[in-house]
Amino acid sequence: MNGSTRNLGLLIKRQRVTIPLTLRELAVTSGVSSSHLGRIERGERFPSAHILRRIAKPLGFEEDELFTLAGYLSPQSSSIAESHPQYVSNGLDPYVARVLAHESPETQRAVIGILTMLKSIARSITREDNRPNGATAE
Amino acid sequence: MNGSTRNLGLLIKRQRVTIPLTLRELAVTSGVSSSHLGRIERGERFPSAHILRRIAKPLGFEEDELFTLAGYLSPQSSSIAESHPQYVSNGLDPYVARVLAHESPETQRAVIGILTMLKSIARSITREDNRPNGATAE
DNA sequence: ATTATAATTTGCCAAATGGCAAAAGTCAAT
DNA sequence: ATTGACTTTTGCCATTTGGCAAATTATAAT
Repeated sequence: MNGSTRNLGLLIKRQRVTIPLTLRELAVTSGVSSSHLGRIERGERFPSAHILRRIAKPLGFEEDELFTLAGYLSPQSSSIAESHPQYVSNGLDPYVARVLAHESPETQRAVIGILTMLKSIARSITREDNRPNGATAE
Repeated sequence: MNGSTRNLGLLIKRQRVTIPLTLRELAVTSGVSSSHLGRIERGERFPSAHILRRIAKPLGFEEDELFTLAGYLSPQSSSIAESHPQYVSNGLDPYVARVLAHESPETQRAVIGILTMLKSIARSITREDNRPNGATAE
């Protein structure tokens, strides 16, 4: 056969991260359209709670972890708050440590890639949340 | 002064629940417009994650509890999963028990009211989530 | 270099969210 | 009954989300 065989370390340019999952594959396992995933990836769209929930497991995250990373939950609300302390000592991020600890090597790399992506999304969302106050409250 | 004095047990008709908070008051403390809160209340709108986060504290909920009640997180993901067992024995809902235990009487009544409301919202959301599959996945 | 196949991006659009302002109830005092 | 101060509802609309289908771009085998 010709054509690209499969799964050769996809490069998500905007995030400068190499991950072993294609958008299509994530689309299939999560049920979210690949086009939308692509736009989320490069910050053109912000995933709603429903979408976030769909992609959590396929990405190797606990739901609340992903919600926290995306800025929808504050850290002390999620299981991230009480992550294993033995990993913290060597400067490794607790989120990453916890997730990596019980995931396959491929998933581990995928997680790191997506992690970077989500943090940038989280920043925009949080920024947006802490605006002076665009709210009504009359 | 004349006019309605204030806060006399507002009745949220569609949910058949009496609560001591007006939409306006919740609007002020949460920063969400009262019109939108009203529509959420009677199921015409579904609160996004941002909105849910804003109203959690004013309602006496932990963020992840409210997310779970709204169907955005599955139960085992949130702190609801490990709620105090001593309250469970007498048939009292653990969610309610946990929240009521450390809130003022007024808030306690408010919480019960909103709890009912959110459960119905949660049902619609979950139903929508478990559809055969409206997803892409090509 | 060409080509076949798989991956991402873009254009377009339907549906939903959420705010503001005006309208429509409520209730208590006159 | 009318007024006055409140609360909720409605109409309208700007913005966002997210899917589909058609480009476009990348990769690997020829």
